[in-house]
Amino acid sequence: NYTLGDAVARMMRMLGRNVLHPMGWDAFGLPAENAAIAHGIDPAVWTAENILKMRRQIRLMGAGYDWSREIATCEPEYYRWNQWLFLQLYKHGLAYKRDAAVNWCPHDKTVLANEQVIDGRCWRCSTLVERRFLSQWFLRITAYADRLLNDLANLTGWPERTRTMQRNWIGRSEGVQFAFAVEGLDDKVEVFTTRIDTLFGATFLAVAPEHRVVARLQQIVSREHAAAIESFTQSLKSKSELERTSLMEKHGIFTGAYAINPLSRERIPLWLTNYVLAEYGSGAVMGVPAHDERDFDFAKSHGLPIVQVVVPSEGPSGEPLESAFVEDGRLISSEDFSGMSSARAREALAERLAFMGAGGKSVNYRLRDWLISRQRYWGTPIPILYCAACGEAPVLDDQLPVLLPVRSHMAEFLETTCPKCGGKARRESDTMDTFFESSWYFLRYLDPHNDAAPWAAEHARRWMNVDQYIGGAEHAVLHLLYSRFFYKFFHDRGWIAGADEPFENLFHQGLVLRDGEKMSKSRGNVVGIDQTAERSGIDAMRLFLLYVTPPEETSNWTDEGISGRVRLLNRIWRACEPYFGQTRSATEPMAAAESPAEKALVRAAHVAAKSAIDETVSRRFHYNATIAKLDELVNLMTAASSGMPESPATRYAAEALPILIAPFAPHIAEELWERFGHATSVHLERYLEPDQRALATEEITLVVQVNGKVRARIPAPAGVSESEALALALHDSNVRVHLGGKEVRKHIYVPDKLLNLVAA
RNA sequence: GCCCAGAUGGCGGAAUUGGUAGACGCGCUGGUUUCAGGUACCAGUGGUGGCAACACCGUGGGGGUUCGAGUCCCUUUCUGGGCACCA
Repeated sequence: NYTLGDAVARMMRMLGRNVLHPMGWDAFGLPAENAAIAHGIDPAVWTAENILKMRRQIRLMGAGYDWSREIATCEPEYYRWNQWLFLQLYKHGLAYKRDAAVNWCPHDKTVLANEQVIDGRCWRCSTLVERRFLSQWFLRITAYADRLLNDLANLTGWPERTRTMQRNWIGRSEGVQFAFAVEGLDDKVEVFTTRIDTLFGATFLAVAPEHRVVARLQQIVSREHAAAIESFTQSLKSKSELERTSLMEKHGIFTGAYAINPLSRERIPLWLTNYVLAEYGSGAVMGVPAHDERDFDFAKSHGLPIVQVVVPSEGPSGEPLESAFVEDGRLISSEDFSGMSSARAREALAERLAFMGAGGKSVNYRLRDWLISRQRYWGTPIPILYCAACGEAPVLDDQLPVLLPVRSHMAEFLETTCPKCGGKARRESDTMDTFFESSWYFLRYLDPHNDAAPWAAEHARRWMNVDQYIGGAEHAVLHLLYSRFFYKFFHDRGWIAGADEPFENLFHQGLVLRDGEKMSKSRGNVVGIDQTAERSGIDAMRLFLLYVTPPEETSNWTDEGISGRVRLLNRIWRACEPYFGQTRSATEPMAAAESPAEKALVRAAHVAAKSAIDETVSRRFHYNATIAKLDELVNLMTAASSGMPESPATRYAAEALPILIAPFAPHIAEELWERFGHATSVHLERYLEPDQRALATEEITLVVQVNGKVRARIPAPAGVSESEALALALHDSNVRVHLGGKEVRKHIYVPDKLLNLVAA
């Protein structure tokens, strides 16, 4: 995973840029905790051991990280600032605790993030997830919904699909919020709709079983209806949102109560259903079967009336609907709004409702506040305490960090005193979602040892934002959204200057598979770093990973593939060997080459250099193409060693090789460089600058087409004129055969490339 | 169902703005070196026909634009990824 990033960092540095390339450990979390439990070890010990192992292997891979900036999120030096940032969010009203319906795994006994629920089941133990009402900590990411959405337009360095995924995730929709009165109750039910133009087609009102009106209905309906409401609510109580919606048919019950349409004054039945989400909008919808597919399905299966109030602007109407007509059109049966277009009716109805004081325009998001508390041990303690007298209180800044206790001392940990009254208080026992730590770690790299602040503003001013971010696409709406939220908050505090987006350019890497499957211990198809280092060498591995596939594609590890790169490295070594110990000052490329073969050799070196640079500055990173150019160069050098005597050209090409390969195969590059007799590191050199004269060719192949088909390839001097090219073509025997004596009506000439003769 | 990305030899993949399709590598075939194997090196390797020169076909299928299409347009099939009752 880190090979591409390292190649990019090394290329950038050899192009003269000042590169900060750090590494750290996102070390808290459920998987580490469970693995530690399974091994009967303290998670802190388990994690420390694994960091040691992984650090050794990553160093073995030759990644050029600045290890002086290494961080681990499970260390107090880091999570202290995690707690401090939580308190900053708390003080600005962006962290709050509330009762909410959450995903609960009854087996693991913790809440789960939405992303940890797969098809309604716990991602680890496959237990069916339940819905529970618990008091949990949330971050108010929805306060930034509009900015998170609008600023996506400026993220031109991000893949379009990632921006689209974030747009869909945030899911802004504009509509109207208004209320239905409930007959016999001094209470109203608010609904949100994007299709207020269909208001007169509402034939029922549907609410989620959790809606607060449900309890009050029990007082006004018959005993039978009250019992039905109770049993329906009970049957759905523990069912997760996903279970209710995706895994169940639409169903519902009539409550026995009626709601009043605020405009038509029509009386419509109030239903409880499983398909209305408690957590979106107001937890209630107006049911318009004629113009909404879901309402149509529900009305059909429950015998509710279907009233069409929008008809296509042109074409026939009046036919009974076979499915919901969801497009815009022209209103009918809608009192004085009849005849209006949907668009105009939406404006007019919003105004009318606002005038009546019954509602108005509103915006809703599918984005929900981020649930960050976890009933888990291995995480950052949430720095809050609860006093019987004073209530909820933040831990004072000078009391940070709240250290994670060893597990046997949990009881002592929880007991504390209130900072206000000095009385007994209890600590919050939940820890934070690990996505909290990972939402700002890139800033800590700038100033990893600062014990007065998470980072000093001057460092952020100097380095931010992240110029190139490389990671998997699986974080499109998680880490990459959370980080944007945090960064905007920091920016608003004045802790960061410049852009309020953390990642300027984003690149998603493809997976590396083996035998068509993801490498994993359980599948037993993992390729060991140590074993690979031993057998093939790290440089061959790095070259292979960059070479198999363009970096954004899924690639397949093969043992044959890596041996091809071992062969390349051996050939590079042999091509350089004759010149060991003969350092000279840099040679001017054109002076080195005389014969066409020598010029081709020098040219190949510059073609490779141009490819490496182009792939880097364009941020396409298709180094597979660059390495193919290196193959071509080495092929020429191998041919030269048998046919061409040692010459300034072969020497020039050999001496260019360590620099050309340095970002991709750093170890052998350094070794060759030293053997040439250099006293300093090749990694401190500038990359080979492509020379226009070295790239130019003196002879070209003129492709001659007759009526668009290639009929001859004629060698010609570069810059051959159109008339000369025409003369050459007309002298070619195969061209004459295909012209068959016919007149050349016209011709198309592409200089130094192609001549197409069009014959009658 | 909706949205996005893709489809090129036996395999992974190349191919500025439409201008030599298959670079480079893997694999395979033959050869040189070797007692032998391996390594290394040389030659060949999209299909069909031909001794060859060369011809025809060929970038998932069908249609179109163009002197010329892997590349642009329409349509269709398949594959991968994402979202799936958000009112």
